[in-house]
Amino acid sequence: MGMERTTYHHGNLRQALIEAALELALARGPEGVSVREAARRVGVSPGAPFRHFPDRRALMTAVAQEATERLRIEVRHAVRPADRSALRRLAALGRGYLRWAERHPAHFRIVSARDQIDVETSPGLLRGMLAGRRETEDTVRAAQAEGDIDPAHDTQQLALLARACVYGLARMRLDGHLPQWGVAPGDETRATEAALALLIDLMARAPNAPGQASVSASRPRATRA
Amino acid sequence: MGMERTTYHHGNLRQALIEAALELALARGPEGVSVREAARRVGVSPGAPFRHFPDRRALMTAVAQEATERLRIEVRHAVRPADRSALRRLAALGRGYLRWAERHPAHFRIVSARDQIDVETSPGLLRGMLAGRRETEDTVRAAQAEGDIDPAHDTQQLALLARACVYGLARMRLDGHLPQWGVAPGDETRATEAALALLIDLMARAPNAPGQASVSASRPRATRA
DNA sequence: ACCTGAACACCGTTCAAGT
DNA sequence: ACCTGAACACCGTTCAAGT
Repeated sequence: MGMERTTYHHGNLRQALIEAALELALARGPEGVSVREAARRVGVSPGAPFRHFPDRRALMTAVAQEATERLRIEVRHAVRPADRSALRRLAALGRGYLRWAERHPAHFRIVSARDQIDVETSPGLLRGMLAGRRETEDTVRAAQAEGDIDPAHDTQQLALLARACVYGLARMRLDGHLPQWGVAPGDETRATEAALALLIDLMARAPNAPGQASVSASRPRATRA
Repeated sequence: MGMERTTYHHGNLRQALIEAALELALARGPEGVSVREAARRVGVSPGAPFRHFPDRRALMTAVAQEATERLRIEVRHAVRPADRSALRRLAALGRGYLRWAERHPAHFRIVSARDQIDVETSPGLLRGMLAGRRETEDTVRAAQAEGDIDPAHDTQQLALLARACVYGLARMRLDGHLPQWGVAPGDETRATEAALALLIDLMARAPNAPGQASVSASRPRATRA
């Protein structure tokens, strides 16, 4: 009887709604989330959520922010073991992203569902996304400094290219494009990671100024699959 | 009085509905399309569309097929002027795709809206997508044969990588990710095409077996932006 | 054969009224 | 301050009945 959760209904509806929505997104995809159903699951009337979120988009945006935070944590874990060279960290960064998208498709989808969320209105979301970019760019720059990537290339452009590849691979997998690109069922993880390794490999080859013997020594064996 | 369009209502509802839905998608995005509204615009009762499409997804899939056909036409146009070398054709292919996505965001979104369409049930859609893959792979293979891309790399993997980059760039632009990646407003076209050019440039560098002097001669000046 | 129009079970959102 | 519950204007989908 001594339950302390119930100011009026049960403390903070806001967080409960975010969690309910996240569960719904997990079960039926982002567009399967309905405010009414989230309210129902949390035991509250259909109008109640609108006291905490101006509209459905705001709820979805809050869910996306939570998902982004979990992404950052998971990707950071993937990178740690491979910090011998910046180029390898870059590869690990990409693999971490791919694996997160694979393991949490609902989170990935909601984070990239431009039509369901409002990135601009969420400082937390923006911060998380900028952190991802900063980490990528810093790693690319370090790899250039270490001589593994041609310093003549623009760092920002390399980072954008890397992200586009990884994001594209993750989306192609999720959007079911891979079968049409010759990837056998069950082979998606290997194929997408091989494509990423190929990109890293291409980035590592042929610096503009020849004579950097250290490059091939630290070049990862990327296309071993 | 002598109008010949009206077997019962006006000939073929099916095509009229597809066009109405396409217009709706253009105006309010794929998920802004409602079967009822399409029926209304075409002057027919809410239940009528279900005589031609089993459900909303089927209508959206038909719209996606129409959009894919237009994509193929537009991309083919982009390629023709640049057929001097296979590597340049590959770049043109990518640019054509990017430009199509830029000019017809609604078409691009509906074609890649896995949650709104059913690719497997549409032979026409599947055919269009496979044609896109075949063209990419053939061009990569030709570039390898011409010595512009290292023949040691797997053709399918190169093609997948190229598509992932281009698809990823197009989606990042549409999903509003570019501002967070250091791309100034108005600079999206230049930035995405530069990233694509960078990829082509990376692909063109450093064949495994050295001593192919012809390579640098036919290598496009990719990163001139 | 093809369409109507009413019906059903849902939505998001608003707003008076309650506590 | 926060929630209820009825209301409004929408959905997708079904199905008898019409032509």
